[in-house]
Formats: sequence, structure tokens, C-alpha cells
Amino acid sequence: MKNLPDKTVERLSQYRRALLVCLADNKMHIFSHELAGLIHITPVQVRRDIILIGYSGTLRKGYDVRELVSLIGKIIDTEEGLRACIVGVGNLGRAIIRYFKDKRTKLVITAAFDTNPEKVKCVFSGVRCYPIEQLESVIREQDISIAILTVPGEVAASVAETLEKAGIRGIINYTPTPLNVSEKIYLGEYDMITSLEKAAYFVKNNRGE
Amino acid sequence: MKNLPDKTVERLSQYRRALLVCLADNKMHIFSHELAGLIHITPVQVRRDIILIGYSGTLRKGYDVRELVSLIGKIIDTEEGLRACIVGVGNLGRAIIRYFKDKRTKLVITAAFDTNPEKVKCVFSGVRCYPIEQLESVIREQDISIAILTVPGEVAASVAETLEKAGIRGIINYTPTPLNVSEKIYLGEYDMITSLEKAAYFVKNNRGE
DNA sequence: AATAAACTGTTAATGAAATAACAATACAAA
DNA sequence: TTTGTATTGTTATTTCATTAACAGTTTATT
Ligand SMILES: NC(=O)c1ccc[n+]([C@@H]2O[C@H](COP(=O)([O-])OP(=O)(O)OC[C@H]3O[C@@H](n4cnc5c(N)ncnc54)[C@H](O)[C@@H]3O)[C@@H](O)[C@H]2O)c1
Ligand SMILES: NC(=O)c1ccc[n+]([C@@H]2O[C@H](COP(=O)([O-])OP(=O)(O)OC[C@H]3O[C@@H](n4cnc5c(N)ncnc54)[C@H](O)[C@@H]3O)[C@@H](O)[C@H]2O)c1
Repeated sequence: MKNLPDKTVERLSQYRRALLVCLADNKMHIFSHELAGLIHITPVQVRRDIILIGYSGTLRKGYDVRELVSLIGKIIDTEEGLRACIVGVGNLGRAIIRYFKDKRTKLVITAAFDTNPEKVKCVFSGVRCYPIEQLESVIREQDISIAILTVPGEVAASVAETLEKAGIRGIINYTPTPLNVSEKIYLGEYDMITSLEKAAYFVKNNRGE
Repeated sequence: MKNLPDKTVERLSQYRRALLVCLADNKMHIFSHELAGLIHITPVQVRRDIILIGYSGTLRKGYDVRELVSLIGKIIDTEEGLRACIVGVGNLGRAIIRYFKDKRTKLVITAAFDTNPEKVKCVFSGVRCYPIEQLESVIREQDISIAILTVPGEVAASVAETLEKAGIRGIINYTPTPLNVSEKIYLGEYDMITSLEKAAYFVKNNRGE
């Protein structure tokens, strides 16, 4: 499959989240306008995305939810699954560990790291916390591809360097410190202040979404 | 000032974050390529954004950091400041409260809400937690414009409804439940699973950022 | 049958965002 | 001076994303 647009990839993830809720409700088919409504976009966009991934629905019946979920899985997930780790088990790190627990089978948080001796060896929502010194060895042993960075901002850069040496392939940075890593590594930076300031700007200017 | 593009608004927030670090380092001028490097974009884009907000630098000297910070403030912030609240003081809620503490003067978290009697009346990083029953009155009294939603997914929709009744103008939803609120209300939905799955997709396909 | 309604799928048009190309100018060095 | 260099600011172009328009199908209804 050719490279999908960035935005489509994001929406596929959202579609799947919504579709899994449908499945849980025993809803087996869904129309483009229903799916669109669930995530606040237009039906046309849903259909375009779906065409883009090479699926098609049946007229007057909509899309088969299970098939669509499975196809999105084929695109986003890997056969063998990917493993992720949390670096920095503070409030945010723990929140994320707990949130991910049992959410996905092909994308699992398998390890956490911290410097605090009290946290090391603890198990948080089923995830073992290792001392930061073992970061490299654990990442290699467990074949962890993605790291979620929730350490204090001051140490983010040095931790990122260690992650790079350990052969990590993607970093999600929740730290306020922007990182500089090799081009080869996928880097996602998320700062809640930006989210909130964006909201503030739109509220100030009386613009809805 | 005319309505700025969405993306520009986001970048302005990022610029300011970076610029504040510069100021703290006593760096008084900055070139477009320096600022660009700090947030991984191109110098041209920085210059375009800056032109868009009606500022101009001086040749061979770059942009005046303080002036730029102040101008971005004029755009994003309001004179009197905006207030925000946290609804749901769990791990995530506490992490956010702590993170925002003392970060901005014009955008402040002034209240938190929870149903848990043990949390009510507690003060988290300087922010008082009120019982959810007082949500409406506190929002009106303190003139809170933005709510950050970090309650369990199951109650998100009903809390959002209460927020709407209380006259909230923006909601930032970290809950996995997509919300349906009036068009008038700014709504930002952020799901970490989407961020992680996006990372997984790009890692799988060996594409960097 | 014929007609209407409800969808999907596709192509065309528009709009937004990013990039490229380059003109203009200040400063430094020769 | 003159020339070269670094940097901003502007316009043009390209790319990407969204929306609009509509053609085509299936089903239900008369
Ligand atoms: N992006 C956002 O929106 C957002 C929101 C909240 C917090 N944050 C940031 O996320 C980070 C974590 O926030 P928090 O509230 O959980 O902080 P926290 O202080 O509770 O947690 C940080 C954890 O990192 C550990 N740590 C310190 N140095 C370490 C190192 N070198 N290696 C490994 N672990 C180390 C600490 O022991 C602690 O457990 C901070 O940088 C904070 O600014 C970001
Ligand atoms: N978007 C993300 O990336 C992300 C990441 C982690 C967690 N989450 C979500 O954020 C939410 C909070 O996560 P958490 O780990 O902090 O959970 P948590 O269970 O620790 O916190 C939830 C808090 O909400 C309170 N609460 C429950 N019902 C309430 C109500 N009706 N009104 C007000 N408060 C109420 C609880 O008492 C608790 O304090 C969950 O929905 C979780 O799925 C999202």
C-alpha cells in the first residue's frame, strides 16, 4: 500500500476507535454519515479515506464494521505487533500506562523506566518499571520500537540520546523540551500548552471548531 | 487582526514557548533559521508566519525576542486573561494542573472538580478542587472560559452537557469519548492512542518525521 | 414496471498550507 | 569604494487536503 496522507492515518485511528465501540454494541454495519458524525467530519471525507485504503462498502447497507476494523489493523498494525515503553513514571506516565492497558493487542506498553529507586521494580498497571540504566538492554531484549517520554523537561534531551543509541524507532515527546533526534526516528511532539492556547485564541475570537 | 490560519496559531504558541527559553538565556535577538530549528520547521515558514502577524525584524539582526513574545501575547492572550478548569482530578488531571502551574499569566487554571469526596476540598498544586455539583456556580463566579476534561470516558458526555449549560466556551477533551457540543463551543479532542498509532504506522513504514 | 429514496464511489473544483525562487538591503571585509 | 555574504520580505508555484457535484446502484414503494 502506497503511503497514505498524514491526516488519513490519524483519521483511520479515530475510525477504528469509533468502530470498536460499534462492535461492542453489536452494530455490524455503519454508513459513512454515521461514522462521520462520530468524529465530527463529513461523510465524503470518510468515503474518500475508505476508498484510499482500498475498501468498499455495500450500497444501502454501509460498511461492514468488522472488515473495516480488520483492514485498518492491517494498515496501522504490524503482524507481530509493536512494543512501546514509558520513560519517566510520574503522574503523566502512570496515566498513560493505565490508559493503554488492554486497549490494543498489537501495540503494547511492555516496560517503564525511571531513576527514582522507589519506583524501580514496582509494577504499574501491569507494567514493570526498570532502572534507567537498563534502558538500552531492555529495549533491545524486548524489541521495543517506540518510547513515550514523560520525564522532566531538563533531562529530556539526554534521555532521547540514550533512546537513540538503544535503537528506538519512534519517540513521542510529552516533555516541554523540543528534541533533536536523527531524521530516521519518527518524532511526535505534543504540548498541552499549545492545545490550550489554541483553544484560548479561538475562544477569544468567538470561533467554534 | 484577521483570522489567522489554524496551523499558524499552533506555531505561534510554539514560537512563544521557544522564545521564552531564549529570553531566560538572555538571548535578545533571534534569526528565522534559529527559531525554525528549535521547532523543526523551515525558516521560510517562520518568516511567513511573522509577516502574517504584522511584525518585521531587522536585517542581519533578526527578530527582537521581547517584542515578538509580546506581540504573540497580544494575539493569543486576552488583556484580562482567561481562566480554565480541570474536570476530573485523576492522574492525568493532576499532571496537567501541575504542568500549568506558573507557566502563563494570562491563561490560568483556577479550579478543579471531582465527584470523589476525598478529593473535594483538597488543593492540588495550588488549585482548589470543588464538588462537581458546584461546577456551574464556580464557572460563573470565576468566569471560567475553558474546561479540560479528564474524567472517565463513561461520564464525559454528561459532564460536557453540564459544562455547556454553565456557559463554557471551549472544551479540551482528553477522554476517549468523542463529544457532541454546540457549534459555538470550541472543541479540541486529543487522544494519545491516535498519537501512538500514528507513530506505529510511520515506524512500520520506515518513515521518519 | 416505474418512480423515488438512500447510499456509495468518482471526478472536478476549491481552498489551505508549504515550498521555492528571488529581490532588496544591511553590514563586513577587501 | 566595491564586492560578497547573510538575512529579511515578497511573490509565484506546488503540493496537500477538503468540499462540491454528480453518476451509478440497490432497495422500497406504488
Ligand atoms: N505535554 C504535556 O502536555 C504535559 C502535561 C503534563 C506534564 N508534562 C510534562 O511531562 C513530564 C512529566 O510530568 P509529570 O507530571 O508526570 O512529572 P513527574 O515529576 O511526576 O514525573 C517525572 C518522572 O520522571 C522520573 N525521572 C526523572 N529523571 C529521570 C531520568 N533521567 N530518567 C528516567 N526517569 C526520570 C522521575 O523520577 C519521575 O517519576 C514533565 O516534563 C512535564 O512537564 C507535559
Ligand atoms: N487522551 C489521552 O491520551 C488520555 C491519556 C490518559 C488517560 N486518558 C483518559 O483521561 C481520563 C482520566 O484518566 P486518569 O488516568 O486520570 O483517570 P482517573 O480514574 O485517575 O481519574 C478520573 C477522575 O475523575 C473523577 N470523576 C469520576 N466521575 C466524575 C464526574 N462525573 N465528575 C467529575 N469527576 C469525576 C474521579 O473521581 C477521578 O478522580 C480517562 O477518561 C482516561 O481514559 C486519556
